[in-house]
Amino acid sequence: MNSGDSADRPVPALRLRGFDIHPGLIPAAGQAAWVDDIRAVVAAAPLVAPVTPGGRAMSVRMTAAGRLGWVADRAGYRYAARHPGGGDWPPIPARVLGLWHRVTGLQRAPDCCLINFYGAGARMGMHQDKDEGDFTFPVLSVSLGDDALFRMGGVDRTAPTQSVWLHSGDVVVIGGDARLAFHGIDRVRHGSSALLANGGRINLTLRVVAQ
DNA sequence: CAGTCGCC
DNA sequence: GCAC
Repeated sequence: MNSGDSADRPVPALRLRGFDIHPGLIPAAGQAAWVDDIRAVVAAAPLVAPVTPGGRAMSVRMTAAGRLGWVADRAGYRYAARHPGGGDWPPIPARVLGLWHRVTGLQRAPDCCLINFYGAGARMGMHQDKDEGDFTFPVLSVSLGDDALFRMGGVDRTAPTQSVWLHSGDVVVIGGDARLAFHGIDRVRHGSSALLANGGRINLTLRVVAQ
């Protein structure tokens, strides 16, 4: 794991290999604008608690922006061109796309900006991101709001894991050998950040789906 | 009924 | 590890 570049200077050409954390890449003073962007997306495409094929509702609530959104229901996990309630996903906000291009150095735009909202008690079990059609592109993750305990493992479910607290403004790149590694969120310190009036954590994940 | 973005 |  590489420690991040300073928030004050632009990220140099990213080595698209492995797992990189960029602590505080989004300055605190700029985070409210990100929240405004996300609120606009959520107004058009409401958060939903997806139901897994096993029939249980996930504790995280989700929506998406972009050409495709990730959805789950009794039928399975997949990318879909429409919100479960109907209608296209809103476009990915320009400032989000800007971060993607700056951090990844890629020309290719992401197909999906998944928006995960962690309210009190929400968690995300260990899983792999493997519904995309091309694993050569990295996944970019942006944390906003409450602190979260992120756990990263290996490509095998039984591989050893390491945990790290993510804070508002942190950006994580999961690419290369880490692209198919198991990862999850063990817990969130509800109310640890003042960014959202009622607490909670927003996680954006940007992906090329190539589907 | 195997595999799991679930839970205990 | 289980149970959906």
